[in-house]
Amino acid sequence: MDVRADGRPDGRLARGDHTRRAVLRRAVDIASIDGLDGLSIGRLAKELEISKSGLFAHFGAKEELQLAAIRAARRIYADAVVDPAFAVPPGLRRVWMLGESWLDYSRRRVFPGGCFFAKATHEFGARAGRVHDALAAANSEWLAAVERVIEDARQLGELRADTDPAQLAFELNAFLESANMASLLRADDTAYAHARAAIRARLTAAASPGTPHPWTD
Amino acid sequence: MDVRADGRPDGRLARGDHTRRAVLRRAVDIASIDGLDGLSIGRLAKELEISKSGLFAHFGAKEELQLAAIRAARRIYADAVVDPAFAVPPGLRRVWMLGESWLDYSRRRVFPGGCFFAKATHEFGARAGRVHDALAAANSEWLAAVERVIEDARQLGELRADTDPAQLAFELNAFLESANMASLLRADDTAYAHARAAIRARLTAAASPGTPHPWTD
DNA sequence: AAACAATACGAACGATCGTATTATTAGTTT
DNA sequence: AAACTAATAATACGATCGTTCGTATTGTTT
Repeated sequence: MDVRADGRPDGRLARGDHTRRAVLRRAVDIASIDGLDGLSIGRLAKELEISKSGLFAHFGAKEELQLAAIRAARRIYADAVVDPAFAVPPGLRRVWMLGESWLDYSRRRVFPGGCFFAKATHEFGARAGRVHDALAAANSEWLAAVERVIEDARQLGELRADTDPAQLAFELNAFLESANMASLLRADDTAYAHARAAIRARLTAAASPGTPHPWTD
Repeated sequence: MDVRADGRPDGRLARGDHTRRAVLRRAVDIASIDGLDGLSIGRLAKELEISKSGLFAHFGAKEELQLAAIRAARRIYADAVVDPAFAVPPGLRRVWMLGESWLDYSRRRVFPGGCFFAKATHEFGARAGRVHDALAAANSEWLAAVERVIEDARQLGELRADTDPAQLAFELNAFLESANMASLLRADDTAYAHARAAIRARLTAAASPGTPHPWTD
């Protein structure tokens, strides 16, 4: 964990934390476009107009910078995707909201290169090491959260009792990631429309009879 | 196109084509793990035990090597995924077979790093340039093929008349790619099982009443 | 004000990157 | 066998990579 991520007791940030934050905010943006490898220390320092060695000293190794960037991206992701869904009461509405906030997170380009994790996960998916493991853990954490939200809805009787949360989570996640990638390749919004339609149809099939639909269109 | 890809009139390969093929076969394997950028000319030459300059002369620029690798990967992909499906008569069976051969292509690790295109597409999705465009074209070509196979099945009456081929193609493709990525992150086969189940359920819903199911389990 | 730790910097390291130039080898054609 | 062409190699270039080191600057504490 980032020991000093919350600054000092008086609330202000130590000098080092300020730059560290600025570095990581820029780092995740760059990495979302050029990957965690394409993210070079020299380039990062030049864009931030600080010295390469000074920047490097904050992390001690490139791999540490990459791991810190993943943690920083996780926080941004939680804010943009998970929190809005948990602001809505549990049940089918929250399941639907999770998809909506995710699509919005991708479309709004919270990271300029689309979903940071879709990018980094593909980059390190076939490579062993700590970065791979951190990304695998983040992915498991995300999927578990989706499953949990689905299971809650099932317990509330809003999803059919025979719903398989892991199966449904896999499918919803597939629609989201696929829309993200398609939107990067082609400039139109049809992929987002496809994802929305797919989620709506799938949730309609999985919803218990009589459960009101959260979508308005 | 690769002008000399089929060798000379007598069928044998010219000397240069032989090495060019060996280079590209190795290049796509490396790129499927480390990406088209991680694919470096020096490393490639060392692994193949040829000179860096000799290898470089075949392509003239790294970007040309990357574009040639994409074309080479396209051929391998067509052989492994598309051809087996077209060996089966059109209709629902061919739609199903397309998914089966794709999952097999991913699971068999035709490329050691999983699907070459999933990897490369994420790598260049947010970058402009010829590599991005080539990958976008390959992706469009693939999705168009899937849509075509779906439309054929619809015309044959095996899929419901109100089936939207583009929508269904999006969903099936999402399941496939998502399974590929999940299998890279975690070592088990549950993602493939999820994808199969998702495809089966989706095709069951889309099939015209009375159409026999292609799957045997 | 003195002492101390945290932070940032400049310069340099060896390695590797993509690329260019020049030479040598091998294969084909005459 | 000689001449010619295509393919491969040898060498080197400037740029950039991640990293290390010594030093200066800054902020906090005494």
